[in-house]
Amino acid sequence: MKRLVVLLGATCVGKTDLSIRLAQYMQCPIISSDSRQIYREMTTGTAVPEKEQINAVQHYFIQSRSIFDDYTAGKFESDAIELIDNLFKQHEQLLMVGGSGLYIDAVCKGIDAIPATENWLRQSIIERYKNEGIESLRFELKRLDKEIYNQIDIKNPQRVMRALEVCLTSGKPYSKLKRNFAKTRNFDILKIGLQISRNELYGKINSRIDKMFEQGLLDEARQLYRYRDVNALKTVGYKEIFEYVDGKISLDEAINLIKRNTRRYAKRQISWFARYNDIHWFHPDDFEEIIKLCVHN
RNA sequence: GGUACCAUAGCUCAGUUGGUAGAGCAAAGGACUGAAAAUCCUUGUGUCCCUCGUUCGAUUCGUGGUGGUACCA
Repeated sequence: MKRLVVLLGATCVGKTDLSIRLAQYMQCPIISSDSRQIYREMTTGTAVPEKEQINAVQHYFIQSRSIFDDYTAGKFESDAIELIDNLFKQHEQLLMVGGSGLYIDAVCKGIDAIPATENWLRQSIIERYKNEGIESLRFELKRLDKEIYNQIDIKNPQRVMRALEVCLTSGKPYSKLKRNFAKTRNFDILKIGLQISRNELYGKINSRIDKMFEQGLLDEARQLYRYRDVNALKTVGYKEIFEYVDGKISLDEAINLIKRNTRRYAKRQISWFARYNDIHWFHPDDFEEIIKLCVHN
C-alpha cells in the first residue's frame, strides 16, 4: 500500500527545513497543508519556503491560489486527494507538510459532503448577524434543525451562521449532512509531529516575526491593505498591520500583537494536535530517528 | 534637605465606612467538518512594601522606615 507521510506541528517549530531534507531523502514531492501559504499574494507573512527550497523539491499548493478565490477546507480535500491519487502513480510515498489542522483532517479522514453554499447567502446571514444579533440566528436554527442546535457551540457566531447557511442552502437539516464520518483512504497515513519546549518555540516565534519585518512585511501588508476584507487576509501578521495603517495602534504595538497572536495560534495548534492519538512525536533535530520511520517497508 | 502624593495578582489599577480582596490586559487550559493563521469557551491566594502602635481583629487608622513620583529649595 502506498503511504502518505504527514509532517505536522506548531508554527515555527521547524517543519519546512526538515521537510526539504526528508523529501530529498524520500525522493518525493511535498504537498503543503497550510491554509495561508496557499495564497500567492502573501509571501513574507506566511513564511513560505525559500526560493532555494522550492527549487530543491517539487512543491504543490504553495502560492497556488488567490486570496480572491474563497478557498475552503472542502476544496482542499478534493484538490489534495485528486493530486495524491495522481502522484501515487509515480511514488511509493508522499510527504504532506503543514500546520492547518482542519486541512490535515480533510485529507486524512475527509469532510462530509455538503452542498456548496452561495456567497450571497452567507453575506446576507452576516448582515443579519450584524443587524439583529446572534439570538435571531439561533432562534431560526433551533427551528430548522434542533439536533445541530444542541450539538454545536451556540456561543460561537461562526458556527451558528455556518449551520444556518447549510440548512438554508440544502433545504435539509445540517445534522443530516454532518455525520463526522471518517473516510477510509486507499493509502496508509503516517503522522510525524515536531515538538520543542514552549520557551524555545516562543523564542523562535519572536525572532521570526522580527525577521519578517526586516524582509519587508510592512510593505507587503500595505500593498494588500485595500483588500483587507477578504477572508484570507484575516491573518496574523497582516490584520495587525492594517490596524497600524488605520492609525489605531503604533508600529511597536503592531509588532508585539503579531508576536502575541502567533503565540496564541501556536497554542491552538498544539491543542488541536493533542487530540490525535496516532502521531509519532520528535524533536526537529532527530532527523535520523525520523528517517528510520520513513523507510518504507 | 523640605512638602505633598503613591506603594494591592506578571503589568495597569480599583476596593475594603477596620472582619485578609477584584477588574482590564498578559498568561494558562480547552473546543472546533467548507472563514480554521478564523471563531468561540473556561481559569484570578496575592507576605494588599517593612516596622511598631491602637484594636477582639489592620491590607484599611496612627508613628517610624524603605522605595518611587511631583513640586519647592
